[in-house]
Amino acid sequence: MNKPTEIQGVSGTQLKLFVEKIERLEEEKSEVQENIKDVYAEAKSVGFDTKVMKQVVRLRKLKKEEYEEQEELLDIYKQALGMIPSESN
Amino acid sequence: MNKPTEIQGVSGTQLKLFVEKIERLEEEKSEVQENIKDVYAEAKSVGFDTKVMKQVVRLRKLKKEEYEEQEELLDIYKQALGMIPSESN
Amino acid sequence: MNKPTEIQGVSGTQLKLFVEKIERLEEEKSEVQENIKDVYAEAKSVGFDTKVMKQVVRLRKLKKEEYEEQEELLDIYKQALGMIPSESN
Amino acid sequence: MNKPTEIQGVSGTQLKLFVEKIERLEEEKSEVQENIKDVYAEAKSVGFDTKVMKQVVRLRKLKKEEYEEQEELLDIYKQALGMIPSESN
DNA sequence: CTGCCATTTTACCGGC
DNA sequence: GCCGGTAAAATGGCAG
Repeated sequence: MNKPTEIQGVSGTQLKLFVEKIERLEEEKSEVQENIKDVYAEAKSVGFDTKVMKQVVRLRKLKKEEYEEQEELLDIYKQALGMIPSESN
Repeated sequence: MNKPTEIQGVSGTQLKLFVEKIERLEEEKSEVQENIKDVYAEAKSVGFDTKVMKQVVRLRKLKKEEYEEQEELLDIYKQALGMIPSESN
Repeated sequence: MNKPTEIQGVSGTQLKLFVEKIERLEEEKSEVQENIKDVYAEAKSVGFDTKVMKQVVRLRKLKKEEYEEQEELLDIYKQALGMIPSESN
Repeated sequence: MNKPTEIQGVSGTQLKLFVEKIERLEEEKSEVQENIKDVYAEAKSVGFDTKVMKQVVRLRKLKKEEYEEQEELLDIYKQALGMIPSESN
């Protein structure tokens, strides 16, 4: 048999499933990335400066993260104060 | 009015739409990325070596790309030799 | 003294040596890059299509890389299967 | 003969020579690049911050270019004033 | 926490 | 001279 599905305790079949699933997900990711590119292209075509836009997006992301950190901290405080149940419950 | 929609010929409204669309797409992308991570984690949990898996995925991608480039190159050759019409025709 | 050689525990002299060495290497690199450009220019002058040539070069590189990755992957498999000692031994 | 050296007026032999020369040059370039990497690595190993170093290198390059532009301009003025002969002579 | 790898950004080069 | 695409550099994220 030249298509062994198990060698040294490694299931080729199972490995194949994992790899193919990953590849499908990476395909999806590429498509989304393409979409992002398209949006920038469209914005550019109506006169926006994509470089600046990218900076804007980055800044907003940073701010959002900051905000979320604060929210998270707030949750921790609330939990510590018994105002809300802890996640593990 | 503190929400001008046009400054220096730049439409804030339009820009906002673009930026928000990009942000939604990047959100999607992050989710897909998370899914990929999860698959690797699951594979690892049943005994696969993540490093090897990543290399397998990379290699397969490389092969696919090479194949596609071959095709592309072939087209260029054909065009160069006048065997097929160029794209602009 | 206006040429301190150590500030905040950082040796200016040593840093200078590193930076200058890097600059010399980057100079070399630029020269090689120039040479590459010249070869393309010469090829073009005798009728070759630069774009096609670049794709040929890229494809050949891709193949070489793929081959090398294959080898590398094979080693990893061998190691995983205990057929050869790991690098750290 | 399955190794034609000329198709549609394209000399395969000549093309091969060009491509191989380019590949040799790119090989050289890679080696130089490796050397640069090594220098950064060494600098890092003795405590320098490579990120900052890269910025330093970039700045110095900019300054050098600025300087050369000025020199060039100076030459143009000199030529205009008949102080030195023009390049085309 | 460090090194490695992928992604992203920047710079370059050729074509129009 | 500008724009598009391609290659290099820099940054950021992930695993170990």
